[in-house]
Amino acid sequence: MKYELDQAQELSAQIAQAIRDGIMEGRLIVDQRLPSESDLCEQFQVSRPTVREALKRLAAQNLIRTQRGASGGAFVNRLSFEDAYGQQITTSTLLLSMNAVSFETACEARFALERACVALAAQRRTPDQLAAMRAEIHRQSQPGLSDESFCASDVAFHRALVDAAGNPVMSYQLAGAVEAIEPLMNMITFTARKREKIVELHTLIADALEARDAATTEAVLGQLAEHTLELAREVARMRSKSA
Amino acid sequence: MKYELDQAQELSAQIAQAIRDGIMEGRLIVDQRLPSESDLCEQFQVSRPTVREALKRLAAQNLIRTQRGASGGAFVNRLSFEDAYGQQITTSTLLLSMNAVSFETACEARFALERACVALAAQRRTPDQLAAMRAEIHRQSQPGLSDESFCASDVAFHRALVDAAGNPVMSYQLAGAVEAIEPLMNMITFTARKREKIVELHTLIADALEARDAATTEAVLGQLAEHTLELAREVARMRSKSA
DNA sequence: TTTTTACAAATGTCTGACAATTAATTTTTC
DNA sequence: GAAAAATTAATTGTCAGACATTTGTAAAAA
Repeated sequence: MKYELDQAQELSAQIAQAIRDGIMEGRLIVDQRLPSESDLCEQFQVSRPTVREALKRLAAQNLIRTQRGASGGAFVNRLSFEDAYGQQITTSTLLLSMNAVSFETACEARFALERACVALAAQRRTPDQLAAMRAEIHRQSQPGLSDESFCASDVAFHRALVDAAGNPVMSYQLAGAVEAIEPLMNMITFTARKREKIVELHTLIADALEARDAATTEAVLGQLAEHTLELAREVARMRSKSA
Repeated sequence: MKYELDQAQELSAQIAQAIRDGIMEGRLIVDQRLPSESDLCEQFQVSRPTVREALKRLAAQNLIRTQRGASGGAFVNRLSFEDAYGQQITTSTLLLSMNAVSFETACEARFALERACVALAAQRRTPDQLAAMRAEIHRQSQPGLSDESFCASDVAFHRALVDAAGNPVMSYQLAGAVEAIEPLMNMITFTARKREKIVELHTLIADALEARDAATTEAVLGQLAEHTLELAREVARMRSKSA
């Protein structure tokens, strides 16, 4: 392998990119061992700290893992769905908070995407997934629950709904949409009355899924979206009044 | 700020996590300057290379940017939609290729999510977006086009469809679903006849969107999904026969 | 044969230095 | 006095070399 490095970027970034390309193009395959750090130093004609900075960049993206010891080194990592979920959620959350994305926009995206799961979920939902949804519904109807816990349970309910579609790629794609909205939801205060309504709609969704009734599920989900937006508008009104 | 570091993980990973938490919890805000590397060395009681490895991890996630010079340093970066797209596509592509996700699963996810955009796209599509779609359709009907270019244009068409929903969060969430399937699509050979069919369906979609007809768009998208899956099945049959 | 020890290879970390870049400051020049 | 040029200081980027730590392997001892 021959490498040509440009002077424009930092060396560590270029080295990381060269290795990343190797992984994405399939020249480096899962569990393959990269050359040792000293070998990489020679190949790229740089010092060890520079090579290490490059490797740390890749480690941050879960593209490689390192092992110490005699037969250690850096290995191409199989990107697990679990790892990908985490990255997805981190990125989505920051994207929303740093770009001042409105609650309406985030909420619209979330419910639109969630609705895409409903048809599949109605076909494929397992008893376990239904049980998970009912468990969250039960939690949500506990009286002493804090707003934060209520939101967390809400997210868990919707995660279960998404998972019920039985398509891991969709679960991954939607992880961000569903989870990243939690910080925004946390700004809403849920009165007992509002919670009651949400729990009622959640119950209807679970019932419709149990009956494998996609149309009803979709309709109720639409109501839930409307209700959630209404809550947000109320908060906005309160804010503008007090200001 | 007081930091407690555990001995279990690498120091650079722990330091990166501590700073990442600060960003995600809002203690460090966009464009804020982090302490200089030497200051961080003192705060965390580690050497400069270790601090630098931590910073490179964060740079790999676009969470910080660094600037050399007198008033330089590391700054909290505003995660742009552009950056987030890139990360999303990288992660999705690797996730699919490394976990041997079947074409059926990826395709199902893609079309289901895309269908979620249709209602909004029918309302909001702009003339520019329609023009972009028609331009890709025109490219796809060129006779000399390679399979790779055809696939790339197909992806561009679907990106335009997603963008037509006018919701940047959805565009971001779907970037992975739409783009990551390209390597899988590249395994399919498109005969002239098959291309004709695809171009025909794309045209119907563009027409329906122009007419703001969500129902028709959705129906045609369903046909396109079915047609794409049929192509994949054909390839699978050929493979098993020749093997 | 089993256990222990020693060794070797690799990553993790540290120290100290120098290079390159950039903003601010000072000096020079007109 | 104002503008241009040179200097300085701060900061990141890179390098060299060393030692610590971990871990697999091989040799030695029981």
